[in-house]
Amino acid sequence: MAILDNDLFRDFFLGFVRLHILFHAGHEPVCGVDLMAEMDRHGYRIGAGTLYPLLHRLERAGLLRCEVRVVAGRQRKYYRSTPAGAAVLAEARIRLRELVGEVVEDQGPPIGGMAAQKEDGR
Amino acid sequence: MAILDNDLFRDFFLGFVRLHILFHAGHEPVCGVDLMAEMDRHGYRIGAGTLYPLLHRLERAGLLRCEVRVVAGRQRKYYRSTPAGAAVLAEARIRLRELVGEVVEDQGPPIGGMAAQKEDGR
DNA sequence: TATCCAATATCGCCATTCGATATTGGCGGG
DNA sequence: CCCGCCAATATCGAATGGCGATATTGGATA
Repeated sequence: MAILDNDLFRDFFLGFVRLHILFHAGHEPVCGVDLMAEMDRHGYRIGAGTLYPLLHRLERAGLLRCEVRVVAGRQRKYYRSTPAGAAVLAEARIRLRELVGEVVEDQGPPIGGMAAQKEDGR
Repeated sequence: MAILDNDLFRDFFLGFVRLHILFHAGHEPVCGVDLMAEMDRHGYRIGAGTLYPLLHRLERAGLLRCEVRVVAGRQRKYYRSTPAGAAVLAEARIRLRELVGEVVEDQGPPIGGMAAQKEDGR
C-alpha cells in the first residue's frame, strides 16, 4: 500500500481504479462515498477531488448514468453502467488477459530488438 | 482497436502500457522503436511524444536503467528494469489478480450501498 | 566534410490529478 | 416555518501528463 502513496506509482494504477468503478457500476448502483470506501478496501487512495470529476466525465462520455436518491437523510448520486460502459469493460477483459499472460504468468515473448544479441558477450 | 482511438478510452489503458513496458524491460533490453512496435502489436497506439518522455520519467524514478548502443548504424537507447521496477511489477501482479477476479471472472462482491435496497421494487 | 535518415528529444496546448475549500440539500430543534 | 448542522457532492488552482508536430542527434556513406 505504501507503494501507492508515491506519486509516481499512481499513474500505473489509475486505469485499474476506473475499471473497478465500471465493474461495480455494472452490478449495482454505486455512489461516490461507496466507491471511495471500496477503492480504499482495494488499497487505492482516491480523493473526492479526483473521484467526482471522474464520475462526471464518465457520465458525460455515456459510460455511466446517474440517478439521484435520498438515503438516510442525505442526497446521493447513484451511478450505473451503460451499454457503452459494458463495452469498455469487455475491451478491458481482452487486454487484461494479455497483460496477465505476460506479467502474472510470465509468458510474454521477446519482442525482437536485442533478444538475438548477447548482452554480456562483450 | 477502434475503441482505443477514442481519447476517452485511452486513460483506461495507459497504465497497461506502462506495465507492458516494465515487463519487457525486465526480460530483455528494449529501445523506443521496439516498444512502439510491441505496443502496436497489442493494439495500443503510443506516439513518440508520449513514449520517450515516459521512458525518461521511469528512468529518473529509478524503475529503468538506460544503456546506449549502436545497432545497424543507428544509436539506440536500451532500457532494462531495475529492482524498483520489478517491485512495481510485483505490486501490479497483486492488483491485476484482484481486477481479473472482478472484471474477467465476475466475482466482485457487492460493495454495500444500495445492494440491500430493491432497485425496482418501487 | 557534407548529407542523409532512423532514432530520439522537445515544444505548446489541453486534459487530468490532487488537496483544500466551497456548496448543496435534507432534517431536527426551537 | 426557518435555522444551523453535517454528510455528500462540487469546484478551484497549481502542477503534471499525454499528444501530434517539429527539431535534434549521431553513425554511415560517399
